[in-house]
Amino acid sequence: MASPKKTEPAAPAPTPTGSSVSMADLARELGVSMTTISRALSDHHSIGPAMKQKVLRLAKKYNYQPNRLASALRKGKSKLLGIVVPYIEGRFFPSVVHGIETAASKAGYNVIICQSNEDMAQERRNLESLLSAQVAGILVSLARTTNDFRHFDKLRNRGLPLVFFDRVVEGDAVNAVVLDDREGGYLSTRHLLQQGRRRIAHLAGPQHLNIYKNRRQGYFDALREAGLPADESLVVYNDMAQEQGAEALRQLLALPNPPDGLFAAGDYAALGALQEAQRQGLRVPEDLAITGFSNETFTLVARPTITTVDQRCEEMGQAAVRLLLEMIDNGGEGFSPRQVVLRPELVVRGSSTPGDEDDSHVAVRNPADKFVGSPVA
Amino acid sequence: MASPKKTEPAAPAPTPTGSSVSMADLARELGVSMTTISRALSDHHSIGPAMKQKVLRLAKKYNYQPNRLASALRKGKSKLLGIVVPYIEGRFFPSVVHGIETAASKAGYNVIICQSNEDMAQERRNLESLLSAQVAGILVSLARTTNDFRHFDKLRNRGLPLVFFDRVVEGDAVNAVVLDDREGGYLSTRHLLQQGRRRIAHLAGPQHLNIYKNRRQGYFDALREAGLPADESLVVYNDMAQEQGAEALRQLLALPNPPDGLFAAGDYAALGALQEAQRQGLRVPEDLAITGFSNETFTLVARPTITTVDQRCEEMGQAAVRLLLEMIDNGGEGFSPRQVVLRPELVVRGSSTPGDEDDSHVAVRNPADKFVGSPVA
DNA sequence: TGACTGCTCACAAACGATTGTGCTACGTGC
DNA sequence: GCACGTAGCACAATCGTTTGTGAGCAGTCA
Repeated sequence: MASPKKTEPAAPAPTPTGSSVSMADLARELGVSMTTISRALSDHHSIGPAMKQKVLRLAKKYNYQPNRLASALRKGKSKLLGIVVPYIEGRFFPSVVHGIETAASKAGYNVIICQSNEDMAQERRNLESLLSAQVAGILVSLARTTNDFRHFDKLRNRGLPLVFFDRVVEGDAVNAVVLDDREGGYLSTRHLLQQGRRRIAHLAGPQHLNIYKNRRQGYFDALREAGLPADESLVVYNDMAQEQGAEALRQLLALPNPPDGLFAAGDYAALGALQEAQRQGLRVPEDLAITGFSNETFTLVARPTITTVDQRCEEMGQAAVRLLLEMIDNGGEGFSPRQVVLRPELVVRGSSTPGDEDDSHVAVRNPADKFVGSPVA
Repeated sequence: MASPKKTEPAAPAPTPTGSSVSMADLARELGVSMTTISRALSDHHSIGPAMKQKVLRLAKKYNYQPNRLASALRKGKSKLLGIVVPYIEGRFFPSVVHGIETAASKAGYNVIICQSNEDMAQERRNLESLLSAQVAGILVSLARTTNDFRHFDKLRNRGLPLVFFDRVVEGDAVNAVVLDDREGGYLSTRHLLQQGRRRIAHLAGPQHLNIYKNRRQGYFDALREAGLPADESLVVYNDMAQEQGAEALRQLLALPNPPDGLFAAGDYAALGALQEAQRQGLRVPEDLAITGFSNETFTLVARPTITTVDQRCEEMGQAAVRLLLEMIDNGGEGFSPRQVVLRPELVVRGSSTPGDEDDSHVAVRNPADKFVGSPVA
């Protein structure tokens, strides 16, 4: 095999199209040890400026990319964050994930995303999978069916930073970022009161979920503040689907003294109620003012447009990442649990304010629009 | 230090609340080598059934979780897939990601998600980041501004499996999963023809994007098939935002011979056109039949509901993962590039069919509804 | 008895990066 | 001339897992 002619001295193997170059390759090329390479790249003080220059130049030349697996294995800390959400659809979770990924990326982290499908067993498996992947921290929004929290204790025993968002474990022993749902319910109801409504009904979601419980609480708070009685006959409980909103409104309209305002704890239910009201010949908002919750895209398409509460999805993601990174940087110890509460924003539209009925020109925001006009070849 | 009393023989260290247990811990406990543990866990033939049982039992007892970093480092193949999308918002990308994560999870893979923000430089950085994380394969939907594809060649040189979806590199040298946009445009236009429309206009998107070019092609194909001339004065080009849809319709209605049908290559533009038509006193669909593209959630909320084309988001994600896993399992070599083309589905609604005008009861699908009624404590 | 097969398992070298420790050479102060 | 500090670098162990090689032993067949 070996050519008799003394050409090509075994070729220093610049790996032209080969796979990735490692620190060992650089070390060989420069005739120094891997220690030097590693320390030069991480700007260690024990490496002289001249050597650092040479190493950096060579690394650039070969387009060296550190193997983060190896680094993480050695250091015991990876540059990976885990997310567990019930699902990646609709408006809320994708937006939060968007915020999370953006913030994490800025800090040099990649995110692994998992869906629990609202199933506790799957949620548990997700956590194990993330543990196995050696993530540096985990962000969780609870599955609807989760009623046992031991799998999270296990994480804490391992000292793994953990932050809940939106759907959180109750109590102040955990790190959490939530929307002030009570405030959202309060703002929404107070707005209806300010519009002169006096019989305000409420479409409430499942009360075992903190978000719906708090929205209901805000509703009652606003009524009490206005000196109005809490009338349970004006509160309908269901699962907040569109058709259930319509059904609920039929119930309410059958009352001897039907409401003139309605705060629905979700936009889908609000939409159903709106459509049912119109079917029954009621004018919205004149005869019945309606508000929803979540600022779904379609609230701008319905006629009238629907007053709703914005949940600050992206801010929630960012805040969650900030909190998680703090824990990671603090080494996990000596960090007392913290809860971040975001203020919701009431978005007033046509379904609750007669004056604003000319909503025919409102623009529905398409995520892609942010980029139109971008330079393209 | 050593206690004189012979109590506690150095304690076999069952790591009660300690961090994670490793194979070495199991090996020590059982008095065998790590080789045996490793092979027992991976069901290697060289380990006897009795030993396998013992190892598995102990692993379960200590809740052993393999360190996938170490495994991947050694094997050179991780259980990670990378996704690069322009952004995680709106309806399309989250749904595709949903499909991807579901399929990947089923195959034992976790996914790392990255956003390019429609920026080629960011897209390049995303790829390097994923390379650095040693993913086993990458799924990409191109950024709008990407006009240079060398960063993808680099991946191929490293032998890293790569699959494009939706926004793909043209040509048959790559693996790709796309919707048959031409077919979508064809079906949509043919549907309008079947409704008796003869002057059908088209709102077309940026023609440098394959998806819009193909939808336009389908439009022309249907017209030709019906023996109608291709009239460029009936085609308006813009960026497909809602307001641009309205503006485009104003142009078309100002024509000496305005259209009686309109195929918009996007739902946002279709919505804008619909609203503009109604502002101008036209009846939809009687005076002007309209169809959109993408099956956005709000197409069910608009009145009339909007006929549109469903893009099979989840199927696209699943198909992309299937293709990628095939490449990974095949070792990368001897795998000839393949393109998967998904058939779009025309969803006929009120904006194009006078008969179906009673759309006041259509239910808007809330992702969360899949889970209502789930068992809850 | 010897060769052979099959089974069960251990040894030790990887994978690629990090890091505590130690070595050399040089300069300085006295 | 000696002790000492410092700059610049190498050695080698280490993270947790995988895997080629081979050792020990029992059973089979000739």
